[in-house]
Amino acid sequence: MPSKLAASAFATFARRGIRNASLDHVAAGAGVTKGSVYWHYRSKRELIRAASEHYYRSYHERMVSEMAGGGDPLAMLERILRLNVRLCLIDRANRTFTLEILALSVHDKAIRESWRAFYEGVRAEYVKLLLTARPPGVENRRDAGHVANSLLEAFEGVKLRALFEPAICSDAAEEARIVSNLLEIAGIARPATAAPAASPRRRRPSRETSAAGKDPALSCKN
Amino acid sequence: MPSKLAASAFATFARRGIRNASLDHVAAGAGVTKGSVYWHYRSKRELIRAASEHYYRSYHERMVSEMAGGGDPLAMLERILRLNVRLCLIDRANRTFTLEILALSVHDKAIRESWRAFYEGVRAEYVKLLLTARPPGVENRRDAGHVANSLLEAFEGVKLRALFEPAICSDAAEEARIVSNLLEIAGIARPATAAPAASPRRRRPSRETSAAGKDPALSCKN
Amino acid sequence: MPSKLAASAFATFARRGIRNASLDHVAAGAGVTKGSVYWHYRSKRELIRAASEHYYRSYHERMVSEMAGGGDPLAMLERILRLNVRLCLIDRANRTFTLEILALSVHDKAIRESWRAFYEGVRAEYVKLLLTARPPGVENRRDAGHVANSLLEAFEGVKLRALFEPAICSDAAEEARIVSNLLEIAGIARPATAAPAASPRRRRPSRETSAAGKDPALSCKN
Amino acid sequence: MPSKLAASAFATFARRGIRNASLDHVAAGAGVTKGSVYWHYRSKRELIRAASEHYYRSYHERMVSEMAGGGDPLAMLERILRLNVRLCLIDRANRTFTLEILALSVHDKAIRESWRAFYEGVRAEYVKLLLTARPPGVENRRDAGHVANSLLEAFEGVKLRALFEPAICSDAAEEARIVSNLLEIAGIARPATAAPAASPRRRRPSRETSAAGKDPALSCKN
DNA sequence: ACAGACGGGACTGCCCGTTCCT
DNA sequence: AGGAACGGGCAGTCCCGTCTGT
Repeated sequence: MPSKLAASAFATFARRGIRNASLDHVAAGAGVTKGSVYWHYRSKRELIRAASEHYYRSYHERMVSEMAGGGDPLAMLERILRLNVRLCLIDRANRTFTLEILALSVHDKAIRESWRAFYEGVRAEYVKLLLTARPPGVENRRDAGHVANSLLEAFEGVKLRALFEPAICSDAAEEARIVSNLLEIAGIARPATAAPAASPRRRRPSRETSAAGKDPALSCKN
Repeated sequence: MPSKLAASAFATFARRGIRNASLDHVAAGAGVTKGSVYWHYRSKRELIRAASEHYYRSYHERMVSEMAGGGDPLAMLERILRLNVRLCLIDRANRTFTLEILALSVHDKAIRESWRAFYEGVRAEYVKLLLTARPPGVENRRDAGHVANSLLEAFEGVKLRALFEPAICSDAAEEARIVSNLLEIAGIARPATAAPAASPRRRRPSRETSAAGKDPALSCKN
Repeated sequence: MPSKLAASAFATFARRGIRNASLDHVAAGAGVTKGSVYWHYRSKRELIRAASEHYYRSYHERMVSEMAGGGDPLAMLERILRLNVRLCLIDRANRTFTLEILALSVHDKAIRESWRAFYEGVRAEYVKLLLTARPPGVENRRDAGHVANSLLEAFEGVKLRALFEPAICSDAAEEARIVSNLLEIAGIARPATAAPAASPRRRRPSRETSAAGKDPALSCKN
Repeated sequence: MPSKLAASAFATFARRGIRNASLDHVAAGAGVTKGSVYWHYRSKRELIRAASEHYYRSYHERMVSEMAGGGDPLAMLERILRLNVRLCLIDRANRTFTLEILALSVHDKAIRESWRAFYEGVRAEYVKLLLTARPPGVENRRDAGHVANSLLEAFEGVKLRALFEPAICSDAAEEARIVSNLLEIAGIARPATAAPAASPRRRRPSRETSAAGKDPALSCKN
């Protein structure tokens, strides 16, 4: 039942906003009443923690199962990035929940620390993947660290824009563009599927790119 | 007096968090009482709008005065970026206020629309500057739009990391690194002081990049 | 409005019982909501105090107006006793409220002290009246004190029996009997109206009394 | 074990107050947990009944053993009154428990009926004793009924004053005074130890009374 | 016969936005 | 403009009663 409550807490917080969601809402979502919530959790803060851990858990489960797929390290890196885009950006519940959590973190040390640890873990995972895949430009742990940071930051940037341009995170085409952009950040050029132009993260709009459309893969992956 | 209230609202919201700050706090900050607040504003929502506009206003004032400085377009672009880093990232009040506003935007259409317009304005400004400066890689309005997007997103990425690593936004050295990173994104290579690798947004340290140092504009695009 | 709340508190506590009455009930009784209650009173405890003071106040008002009637001291003493019977015993709300308050007093020092002071005041009033009226047997302040104690105690005794035999406190005939009994305690023989026998406080059913009905004032004073 | 629970219920209710005492407290007092309580009793109400019956039982046991003492009917009456003073007034647990029960009775019919029956039984006992002892003034069942009522009421009066003047019920001297007072009510003059004036229940210190010292039964009523 | 986790309901205390009166 | 008052809503708490397991 605690897990059911955590799930309800996450869903309710994501749908209504953490501050707008009362414990009665959360309890109702789990089919119980507030009295029961307080048997399992001491305060709303603990419920937020539980919702966060629910998020961590579901995130890691998906990650683990995705990594179990095996295959070429570069391909796996791509798959992982795609999965992250789906989980953290396309999935509206996750996207809004994490954004709200970040705002709460500003004034709440415990939440901040918890999420810092989570992000640290994700970053470590990225570093490991990068060191295995060794895309061009990642030659040592340090390079990998920088790239991982860049990837994490890129996700936040998309979150911002998704706020104001919901279309960005709403369909498969957009998903492809975002992934493609991240791949570029990771230093992986995707051979053929290059998205034509609309990239919101168009890095290196270099001369070659514009000058010669010959290599579409380079021309603009976003 | 309304302006004093708006200033107090901004400061109070930034310090205590918007939801934690009561109208009594805001009123006290302006040296008046809550009754007066309601003489000027109809609701807390309007006060949040006023605080936002206070932020917009102070932002634009600084921008205008910076741009009055004149000089080489590229230099001005750099100065503007540096100013933005100071205003939006180094300044803790601004940083936390905007982060909280973004979280509020998720569930509040009016706030969202207001800030969307603000960001749109900032983006337009960047586009104009980029079209004037014409750094390598920015050849038309479309390129400029992409780069402007990238710049805006980069700011949000730093906000995230600043939450967990406050050091990032706290001293001059860090400021320099962030600016340097943004310059790279904008396609402007800074001649000498460029930090070789420490960039948190170092994208694609690719072979070509390092191989052909000839075109500094290409060598590091971010 | 505070006075309206105090009145509602008293009425609600009397009707539903102090512990069964929620602040919502009290607030509704005054036509406001709980939030307003807490503007005027800090806690339920304070509301209980306010209800008590409402009781004190209404009691004293009635007493003062009764004493303004003037007249023969003995007659006034009788009138006062009759009034007290009406207020404290016949009036069901007052009777149940005070009984519940006494029970609360056991575990709540503040309430106990407040009511102790009230009873002390009432007792002082009785002493004064007795010293003025000087019924037979009250020759000094000390006598008066004892009689006053006896009167106060007699009231409580009736409260007990009223619990189990509501009829005792429900009609005029009973009122007469109770008053008559109190008068006897006070040492005042009522000349003619003597109720035949049914006195619940029949004290000293002495030989003379029963043997010789000659002095009806003594034989049964209530 | 039920009896242990009833004893714990009584003790806990007396110490903490019935409403403040939770079933967990009662259970802990009996060295068990709430689960056990509910195996023996269906509700808190039943537990209150059980505590009441515990009180009735212990009361009757003491009464029976006291009456087994035999002796002069008048002496026995005096012993019984003294015992009642000890049990119902001097014993703080009993005093507070009964007072609280009376308050509960106001709004709870079942409890009220149960205690009414108890008081009825006690009253019947008094009547029987009075008819056997035949103190002056008690010549028939009706006289005895009145005196019994007076005695019961007198106990409640002392309970009130004990609330505010705990000393009244705390030492042997006070006990003697209360008993002496009750004896007077019962029409029994105590030969020598009579306290001259300090009686808190000095009834009818009337002229006749003092004038005719001939009947010592009248001379000192406490 | 007992232990204790659990569920459910109700209520206090509080906070804050809002309104009204001055 | 100011400040008293109001109204709603919610967190946290408490405690009764049940249910499962032993």
